[in-house]
Amino acid sequence: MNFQQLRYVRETVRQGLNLTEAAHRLFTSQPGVSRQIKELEDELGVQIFVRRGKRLVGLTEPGKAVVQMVERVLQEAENLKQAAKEYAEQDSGTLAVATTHTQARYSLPRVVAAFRRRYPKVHLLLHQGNPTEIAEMLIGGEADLGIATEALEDYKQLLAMPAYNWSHCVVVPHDHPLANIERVQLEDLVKFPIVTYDPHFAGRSHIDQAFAARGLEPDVVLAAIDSDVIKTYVELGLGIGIVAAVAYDAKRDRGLRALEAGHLFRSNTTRVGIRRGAFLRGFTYSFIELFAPHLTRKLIETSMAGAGENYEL
Amino acid sequence: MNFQQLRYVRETVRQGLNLTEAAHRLFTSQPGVSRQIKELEDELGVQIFVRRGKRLVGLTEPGKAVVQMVERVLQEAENLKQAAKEYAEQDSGTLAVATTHTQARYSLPRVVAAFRRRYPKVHLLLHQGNPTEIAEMLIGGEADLGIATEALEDYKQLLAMPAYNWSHCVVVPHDHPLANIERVQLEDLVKFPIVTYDPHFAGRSHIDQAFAARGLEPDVVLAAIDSDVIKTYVELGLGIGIVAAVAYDAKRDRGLRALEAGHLFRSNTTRVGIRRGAFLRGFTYSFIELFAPHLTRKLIETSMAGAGENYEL
DNA sequence: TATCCTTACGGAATTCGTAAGCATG
DNA sequence: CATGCTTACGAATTCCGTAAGGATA
Repeated sequence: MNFQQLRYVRETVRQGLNLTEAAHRLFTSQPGVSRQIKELEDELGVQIFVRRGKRLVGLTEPGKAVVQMVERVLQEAENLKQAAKEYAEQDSGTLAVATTHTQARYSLPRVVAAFRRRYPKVHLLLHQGNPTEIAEMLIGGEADLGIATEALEDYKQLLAMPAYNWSHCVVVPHDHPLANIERVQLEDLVKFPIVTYDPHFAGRSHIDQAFAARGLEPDVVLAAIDSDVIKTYVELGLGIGIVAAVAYDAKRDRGLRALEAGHLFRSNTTRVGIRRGAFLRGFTYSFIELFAPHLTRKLIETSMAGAGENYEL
Repeated sequence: MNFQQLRYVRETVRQGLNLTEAAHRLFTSQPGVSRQIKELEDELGVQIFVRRGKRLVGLTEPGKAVVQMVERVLQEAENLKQAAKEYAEQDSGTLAVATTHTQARYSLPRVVAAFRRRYPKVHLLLHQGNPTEIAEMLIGGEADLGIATEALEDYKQLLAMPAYNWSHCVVVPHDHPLANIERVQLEDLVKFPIVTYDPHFAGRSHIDQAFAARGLEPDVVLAAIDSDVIKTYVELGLGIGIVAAVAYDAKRDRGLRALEAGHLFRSNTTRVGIRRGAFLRGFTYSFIELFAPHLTRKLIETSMAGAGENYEL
C-alpha cells in the first residue's frame, strides 16, 4: 500500500470511475493507474470497483468503505505536510479563499488589505464561484477557506461558521414611485419588475420564500450573479432591485435610493467554511479572525474537535 | 513521502531515538532508516530530530508536531487495512486481548468459551501483563482490546469503558481468629500479616488508600501478581489474604473462608480499553459485548466519536 | 573503546510509460 | 468503431543492504 495507489483510487472516484481521466489529471499513464489500483485491491483482499467487462461501473460494498478511509488517510497525510510547512516557511505560503462576488466586492477588500499588510509573504489567491462550487473547492482541497451565504452548511464534510448577519434592501431610481415610500411592503414590490440575484446566490432563497409565503408572484426580469449588475439595470429603469444591504453605498450609488427591507425577508447569515479535519495554517486563522473577529482560533479548533453540527449565530 | 518513512520515524521515536534499534525492530538495515528519515525531513522542509554530532538526542519543535501527525496517518492507514479485512475475511482473523491474571483466570473463561463457539475461525490471542503493559500494548497496536482494573483510564490515547464493579474480600484459614468474626474492620486486619496484590494490580491502590485514610500501617508480607498465589500462601498460614471477591470460590477453596470486605475498601471498576480512533473488527465488538453486555457496539462507536473524556459507571 | 549515525556504492526490486489487445455501447 | 480497461515488455528510477568513515560518551 502506498500513497500513489490511494491517490489513484481517490481521483478515479472523483472522475466518475473514469481511469483514463484520472490518469490524465494526475499526469500519468492510464495503464499505470489501472495496475496500481489492481495491486491495492490484491493487497487489501477486496475488490474496490465493480467491473463490467473492461469498464468500471461502480463501487463494491467494501469499496465504499475503502474509499472513505482512503480519503481520511490522504487528508491526514496532507495535514502532516501542512503542519510541517507551518514551521518550514513561517508566515509565508499560499492561502486560497473561495468566495462569491458579493463578498469579494464588498466585505473582503478591507480584510484582504489588512491581511496583506500583516502577512506580506503569503500568496493570497481569491477564487470566485457560486456557493456550490465553493463548497466543492473546499472538499477537493483546492481552497482553504470558503465564504458564502448559501450552501456551505449543507455539506457534512464542511464546518460552516456564522460570520455575520445581514439583510436585503430594495434599490430604486430616485424618480421611482417607491422612492419616498415610508415602510415598503412585499405587495408594493410585486407591482414592478424585479431585478435580483441568481437562485444560487446571496440569500435569493429567502427572497423567494418571503414572496411564496404571502402567495405573491414576483416578476423577476433579471437574475444576476452580482450586485453591480443588478444596480446597473435598476439605474437603467429595468425594474426595482433587491440586493444585499452592504452592496448599497450612498456616495457611490448616487443614482439610486435604498429602502430598508429587513422586515420583508428573513435575514441572511454569511458563513466561513473550512474542510472538517483539515490542518489550517496560522495565517488562515488570522484571515478568518480579520473577517469575523468572534471566530477566534480557539473557537474554531473547538468546533473542529466537536463531532459537530453546524451552529447558528 | 511514503509509509515506510513514516514507520521509520515512528519506530525511532518508540525506541527512544535509537536508529539502530528501530532498524532492528523493523527488520531492515540501519543506514536505510537513516537515509529515509533524512529524505523525509528534506521533503517536509523541517528537521524532525535534534542531532548532536552523529547522535539523535531529541525531537525538534516541528518534530513533535510531525511525529503526532505521523502517528495519525499510520493509524488511519491501519484502519483502512482492517476495514478491508472486515470484508475480505469475514468472521475470521485475529483478536489480541491483553489482560491481567485476575481477569484471565476468573472473568474471561466463560467469555472466551462463548466467543470461540460463535467465531471458531477467529484466532484469539490472550496476552497477560500488568495494567501499564496492557495500556502500552494497546497504544502500540499490539493488542486490540485491553481489560484491567487499573491504569487504562490514565491514558488519553485510550478509551476506557467501565465493564463491571467489584469488591475485595478477605480470605483466612478456617482456624484463624478472624474466621468467624461478624463484620470485619480494618483495625482487625492490621493485627495480622497481610498477603495481597502487587501495587500495580487489581485494586491494590484502593487497599492502600483505605488503610492510609485510617492512619493504619498494614504489614504486607507478600505482594503477589495473582490471586492464586495469594490464596496458596494464606492456606500455608503466612497471613490473611485480601483478594478480589471473584477470586474466591467456596467449592474450590475449601481450605479458606471468605469475609465480606466491600465496606472496607473502595469498590473497583474493571474497564475495557481500546485505542482511540482504531477501527475495530466486528468480532471485537462481539467480544466486548459478551464480556460486558451493556457495552454495545453502538455505545462504543458513540464514545469513540466523542472528543471524549472517559466516563464512570 | 564501544556505540551509533552518516556517506558511498553496487545490486535488486519496483515503478512507469509505450505499444498492443480486447470488451463495451 | 470509438471509448476505455487490461496485458506485455523494456527502460528508468527508487530502494536497500554491505562496507567504510567519523563523532560521541
